[in-house]
Amino acid sequence: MTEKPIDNTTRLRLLKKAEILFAEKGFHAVGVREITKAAKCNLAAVNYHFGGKMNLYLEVFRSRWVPRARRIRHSFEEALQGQESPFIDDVVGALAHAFLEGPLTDEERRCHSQLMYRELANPTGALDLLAENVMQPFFMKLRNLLRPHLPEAIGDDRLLLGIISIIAMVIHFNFSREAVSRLTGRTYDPAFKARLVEHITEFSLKGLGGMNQQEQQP
Amino acid sequence: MTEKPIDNTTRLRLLKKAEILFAEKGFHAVGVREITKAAKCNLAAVNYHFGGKMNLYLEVFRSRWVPRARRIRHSFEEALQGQESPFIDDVVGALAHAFLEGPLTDEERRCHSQLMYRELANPTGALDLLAENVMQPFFMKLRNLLRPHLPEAIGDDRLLLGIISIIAMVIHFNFSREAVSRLTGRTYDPAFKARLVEHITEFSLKGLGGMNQQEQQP
DNA sequence: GTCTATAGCAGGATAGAC
DNA sequence: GTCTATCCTGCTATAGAC
Repeated sequence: MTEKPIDNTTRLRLLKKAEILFAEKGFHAVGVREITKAAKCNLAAVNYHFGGKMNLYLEVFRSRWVPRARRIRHSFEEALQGQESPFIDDVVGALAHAFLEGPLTDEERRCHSQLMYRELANPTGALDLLAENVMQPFFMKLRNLLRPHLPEAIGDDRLLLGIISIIAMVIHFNFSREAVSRLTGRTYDPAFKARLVEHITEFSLKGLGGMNQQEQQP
Repeated sequence: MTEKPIDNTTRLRLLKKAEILFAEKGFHAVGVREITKAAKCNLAAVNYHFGGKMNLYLEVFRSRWVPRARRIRHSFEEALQGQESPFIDDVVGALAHAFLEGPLTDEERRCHSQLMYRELANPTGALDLLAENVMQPFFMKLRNLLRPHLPEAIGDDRLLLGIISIIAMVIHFNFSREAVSRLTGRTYDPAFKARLVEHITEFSLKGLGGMNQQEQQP
């Protein structure tokens, strides 16, 4: 599966270019010829290094997507560092920031959410990997962070729907950039992204509980 | 473009089956052979009736997707019938209902949102059609309905982001059913869909303004 | 490890009989 | 309008030289 960590060689170039192309066009719309040409290597390299196009695709998720998801999660957790039981708005703000501004370059971010959404749309086996190792734990983490600050009247199921809704917004604003730009007339420059983070934070905060966080401290 | 309205023939069968397959697998992942086989007609029929696979795809949007979008919109507007200036919660409730329960069968609904989201992800030319003729007008309609009930402090841009967020939720809960089921442990039965409508309505209502609509009537 | 060359097959499109 | 047969181009995968 994973070879030596130090190789800036064909294998790595292939993974890099393949990821971009898969994200842009989807698995079926990209050909091996296209990938190898972009990676400036030979057609046969995909089969030599990965044993086929599908395995290359899966390896993109394993060796590039998952680590990037970890970086996002770390960014999220660092923003809350030191606070054992952060306020709701801190949690939601950190979440929106991590996904929309966060540690990734804009290109990486786009790539990341496109790949994920394509996989959600068209599960090919990589979804199991993502759901179990990345999404599920993250959702549980969020639930545990938010739970103590919400009224008990809000059941766990309701909270979970709230969290899914927040993620839905984050994904949508990242993924459907073209449509969002078309509707708002704005491009994804830093100012607009900051605006989006602000919006998502505010909207979700109100949506979740509708009350000010300070009022609920015991 | 559009032929006689009465033909339950090859042409119509092709459109029906093609839509389902395109929705399930995406444009590139479906072959013409697969479509014609499903429609129980000959391979050459696609080229004869539509002049190619891509034109068939576009015609699916023109003759099936757009009319269905109209039905959703009518369902939304009927739910508000008679009220010249409905309350926010009525608007949001009608919206969530129209998309998640609404006039479509569950199969149609799935098909509909899958097609849309695939097109958002991978614009092929059909997006222009959708954005200009369906989405843009609908968003404007929503904005006009919601505006009079919100404080003036909420600018048009903020309102627009709110509307996009609501749509994002609706789409997500329709589109990523597999992931949602996995996380919540629930299937999309009528009870769960009703629960989702309730959730989206509540979450959006709070998210939009955070205040009870009755308080803002002049 | 990387290349060239090619096998083997599936894709969309088309010509022409009926 | 619908069929069969076929073209041609694209694909993935592999064999074997270097």
